[in-house]
Amino acid sequence: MNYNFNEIEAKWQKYWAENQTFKADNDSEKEKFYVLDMFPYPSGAGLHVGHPLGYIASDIYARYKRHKGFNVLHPQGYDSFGLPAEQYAIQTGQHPAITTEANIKTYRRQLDQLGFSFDWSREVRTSDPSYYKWTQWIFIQLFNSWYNMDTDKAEAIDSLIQIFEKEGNTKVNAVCDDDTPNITAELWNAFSSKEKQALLLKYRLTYLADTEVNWCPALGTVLANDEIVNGVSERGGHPVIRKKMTQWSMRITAYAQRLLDGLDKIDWPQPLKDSQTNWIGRSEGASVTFKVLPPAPSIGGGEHSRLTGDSSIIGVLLERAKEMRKNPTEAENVLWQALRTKKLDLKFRRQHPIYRYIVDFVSLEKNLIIEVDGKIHEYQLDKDAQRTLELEQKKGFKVIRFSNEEVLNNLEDVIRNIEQTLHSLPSGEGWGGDTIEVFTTRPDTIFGVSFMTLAPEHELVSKITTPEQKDEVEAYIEATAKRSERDRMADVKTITGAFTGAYAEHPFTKERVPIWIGDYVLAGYGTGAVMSVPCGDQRDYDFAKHFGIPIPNIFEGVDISEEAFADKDNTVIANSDFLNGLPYKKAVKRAIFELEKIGQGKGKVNYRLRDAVFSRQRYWGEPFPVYYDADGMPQMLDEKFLPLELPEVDKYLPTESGEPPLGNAKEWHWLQYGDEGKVVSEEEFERAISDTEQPVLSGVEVGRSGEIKGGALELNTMPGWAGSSQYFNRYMDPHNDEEIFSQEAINYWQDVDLYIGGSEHATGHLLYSRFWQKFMFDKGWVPKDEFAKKLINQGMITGESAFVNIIEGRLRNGNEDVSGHCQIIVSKELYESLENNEGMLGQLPKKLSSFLNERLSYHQDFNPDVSEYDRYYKAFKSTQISVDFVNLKNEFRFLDLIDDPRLSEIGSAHYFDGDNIIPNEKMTKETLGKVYREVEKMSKSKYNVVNPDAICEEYGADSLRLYEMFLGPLEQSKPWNTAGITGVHSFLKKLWRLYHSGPNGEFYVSDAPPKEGSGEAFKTLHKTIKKVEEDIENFSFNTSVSTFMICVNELSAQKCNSRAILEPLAILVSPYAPHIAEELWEKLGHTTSIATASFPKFEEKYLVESSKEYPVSFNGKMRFTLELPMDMTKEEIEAAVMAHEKTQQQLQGRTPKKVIVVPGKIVNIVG
RNA sequence: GCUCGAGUGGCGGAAUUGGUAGACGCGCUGGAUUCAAAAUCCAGUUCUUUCGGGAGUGUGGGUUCGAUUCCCACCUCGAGUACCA
Repeated sequence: MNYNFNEIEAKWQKYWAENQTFKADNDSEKEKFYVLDMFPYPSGAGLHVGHPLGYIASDIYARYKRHKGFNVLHPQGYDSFGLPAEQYAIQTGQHPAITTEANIKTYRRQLDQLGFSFDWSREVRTSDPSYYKWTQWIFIQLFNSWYNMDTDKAEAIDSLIQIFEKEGNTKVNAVCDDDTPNITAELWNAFSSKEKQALLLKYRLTYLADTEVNWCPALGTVLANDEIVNGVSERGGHPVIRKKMTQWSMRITAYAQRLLDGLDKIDWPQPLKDSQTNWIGRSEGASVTFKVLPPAPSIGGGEHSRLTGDSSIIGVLLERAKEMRKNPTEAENVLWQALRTKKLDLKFRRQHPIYRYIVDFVSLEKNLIIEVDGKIHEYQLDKDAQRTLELEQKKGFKVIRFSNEEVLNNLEDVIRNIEQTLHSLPSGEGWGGDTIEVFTTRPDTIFGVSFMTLAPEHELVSKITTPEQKDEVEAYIEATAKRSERDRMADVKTITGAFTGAYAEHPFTKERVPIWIGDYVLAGYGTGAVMSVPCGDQRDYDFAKHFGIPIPNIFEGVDISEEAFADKDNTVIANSDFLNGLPYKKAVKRAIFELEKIGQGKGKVNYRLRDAVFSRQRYWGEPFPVYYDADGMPQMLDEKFLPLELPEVDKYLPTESGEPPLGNAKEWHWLQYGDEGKVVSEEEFERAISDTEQPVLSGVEVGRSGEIKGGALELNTMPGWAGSSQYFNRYMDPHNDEEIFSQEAINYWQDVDLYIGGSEHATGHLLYSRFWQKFMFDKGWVPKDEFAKKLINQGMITGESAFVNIIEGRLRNGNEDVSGHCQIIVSKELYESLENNEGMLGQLPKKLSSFLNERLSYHQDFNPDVSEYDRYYKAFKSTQISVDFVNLKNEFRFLDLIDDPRLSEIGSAHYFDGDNIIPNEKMTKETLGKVYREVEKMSKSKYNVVNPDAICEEYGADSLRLYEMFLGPLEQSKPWNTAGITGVHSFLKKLWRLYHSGPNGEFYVSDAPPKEGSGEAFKTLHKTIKKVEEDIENFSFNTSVSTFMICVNELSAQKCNSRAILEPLAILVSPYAPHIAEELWEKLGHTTSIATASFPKFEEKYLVESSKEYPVSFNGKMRFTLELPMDMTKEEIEAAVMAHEKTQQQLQGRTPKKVIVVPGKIVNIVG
């Protein structure tokens, strides 16, 4: 009976599906084991042979663990939201859901045909509303949480509100936005609901914020950095500008330290951990505050030289301010007199321009603004709130408001209130000017500071720039704004910058330090400002050299005339007052101590990690469960209304006004009465809120008892990583509609034991998932704060692209250069032996040159306009020839290529086989040419994709599985070579034959034990058990395939047909080649699946040897072997070896200096 | 530039705590079988050689009785990252 793999594989795939063989039970006495593959995106191209590599490995492990008696969870599903389906929708109008569904079908068919032991009853899809319901739910939980640094975990936002109500926000140790103002409890309690919401957004773990993005107006979308080339969009070449957009962000930075610390607890590949460490980018140092010196009186001068107003409209503002000062309201006048006389020890200015506004009263020293609101303000509460928000958030002022009545009737209370507020503001030791905060990892070099550099975007730049420097600075800012971030990064060498004209004061020496701007300082890192120490930092050094800034040396015995000295280990500080003579570490400590003493700095840890932008201007993603209320503040939908389903749209492009695609939805407003809520059109929403009649919702009349809520729904959708950041937990209880997962399920399965996937997810999915897991852990919903104990990155399988080399005859006349329509395919060797890739025909081998000469002259005869042209040749490499045209011997049929428009020229070329030229017109269908291979990434665009379907058809899934493992170590990248699969395929045939030793190849096993004298069979078996078990535990799957081959080769040689050997062997093979194993298992008489048969037990006794073939080495080189009994002593072995004739022959009469004998291992003779 | 990883036959790769380098497979060569082909089986296959042997794991050095394995320096390739103060 032949090994009919197609039949066998179809049979068992059907059996597994019908019997739900791999369905995992949430309630089991067995120990759990969770094996997971990284969530696949079902792409339209389907699988190529590189994709299943990780799935095969994880499947082998999962099957092995089942044999070992574990309850194995091995689920699979689809990360089915994503860009390709949306791009396709934009091009064709086909709904992404339809594309996705079709792709999943192909994907599933391909997975099924490989015989994976997935529990498909647990399948999830991120684009399925019943799944993204829980993605939205987590978003809401994050929104309702803040990070308490004292307890070092996320807590409910309610607890923060309670703190605010009691003591304001000055004492709470929370992670929040940098520009969060200080407030007192009184102020908090006096806040409008909108102001409260605005403040809370600065604390929530997911929040709305203005983020700078690359906006392409022509395409109507935000572009990622790698979609921009030379400042224009990669596609279409449209201009791109830096733009602030309001986006949802995730406060992952709150978890920076824990994400770093957690890496020590998990068994993940070191390179992956390294890139996460690098990405988080922790650096220890100090934050130092520099005071900005007021401009010298000779320059500028006067009250308004400090431009607190927006410079572009300052003229208008000053005009209006004068006007208003002349006509104060009564309340303003009263308060002004009070402020002047009440001795608050503070200078106030009245009707002063700040930013785009004129404020009633301001203390520039304390950054406090006092506003007195007249009647008119009651009608413009919104605008006032906006103004307060801008002044507080963007400009760092504290704003307090009083009504006219309060001032006129209750002046004492108002003054007390002002006093209290002043008290809560940072003192600044009476310093009235601006300060620049910098972060440095080298506080020990503080005496080497000779200038400061701000990022051009730094908000202080416009404020401190002197009128003299204004033009230069503005020109510079404009120039840098035009360059994309990527350009700035790519062009590191060009040194650019501008002097602001302003000076800061050195905290210790009190000397003037000039303030520059330069784009080598990144706005996004640290504070966007640095203290520049040219002697200790190469970038500062280059900048100083370029602009002629002094470079003071503060290192003992170091020459800095050529370059900066950045070595920490050999540092001894000099010329630095109290730091003189100290080494690096001590100097750092001392510097921080001194800075703290004068209140101008403290030790600080800084992270490179940024909060993650969570909004995408896309259609095919999870909608945010968010609407915007009348105040424009975001509100979460109540959990009971989830999922908020993705609306239908007519087109998937941004709207004409530049809104994301969801802006096209006709119904995308939230309307809620009490417990009833619904997505409605804007018109219906407007009608409902203005309608005083009995409301009707969902066709049912509802009472007006509930409050009316709602507003426009969020138009952005969530990014690709949203759906994949908790899917591994959802698999534990995937159909639960009440909770994201039950506590029983999560407490049984706990975490992923083995996670396999590509390394491209190192800083995306794998970092965000860890973040969400820690959040879930903080909230007590999951028992582990790391979701995957062990992770393996499978290597890439590269493709072997096929090329030919071509010599083309050409005709040239001056600048004119035309094809001679004559190409010859030649071997790579010949191509490489050519001295030039272009030249006179005479430089070619005779046969080629005369052939080309003949053809070209023929061509010229028929084309008189080129008859006078010179003949020459060009030699080049072809584009990739689709590997589908190439057979296993690297041959292709010329005439096959003619129909492929991309390759038709090669199809009609001539062929030089090394001896003779075969002219194209003499070729038959069978004429073959040879290609050569080059390893490249396997991809459609390189025409080197090998489809697993064809392999399964020809060799079977078991062969494919074995071969993918056999190629090499799992983690390494390795080239695919289809020719090699015959090796594992014939192994399977040999294995099959081992069980079919009956007449005419009938199935036959003997129940008798292996023949006497051939304990060999047991030895072979147990050797194999031992090795295979070790290999699987070590994820060394390639070596166990070799072991199987050796085992079957040995058993075949022994003509073994004993059940005692062949039955355990079937189980050993089963994780790797499950179909053939099931078939043999059934033939052995079993009625249940082999899947849970217990793994054979290794017994040492079969491996005990009585003798050893000793390698005998001379000076470490093995010269011959000698078989000796195992029980010999060292001395006996030495005697036996020395007595051997070959030993004497090697020594040639010399006496050995030393003889090393390691019993059971080796003998080495020295001398 | 920095970080990490890797260099072994014609090719993929093996060698588990330092102990017979090249397992296993592909390819290639020769043979058997066949009318022939496919398939299958057998033998050989690191290089070199005066057929005794000698050399050999990117290069150079070191530790050791013994190094693909450990240490130092360098070269090459790959991956990630990039003005991070």
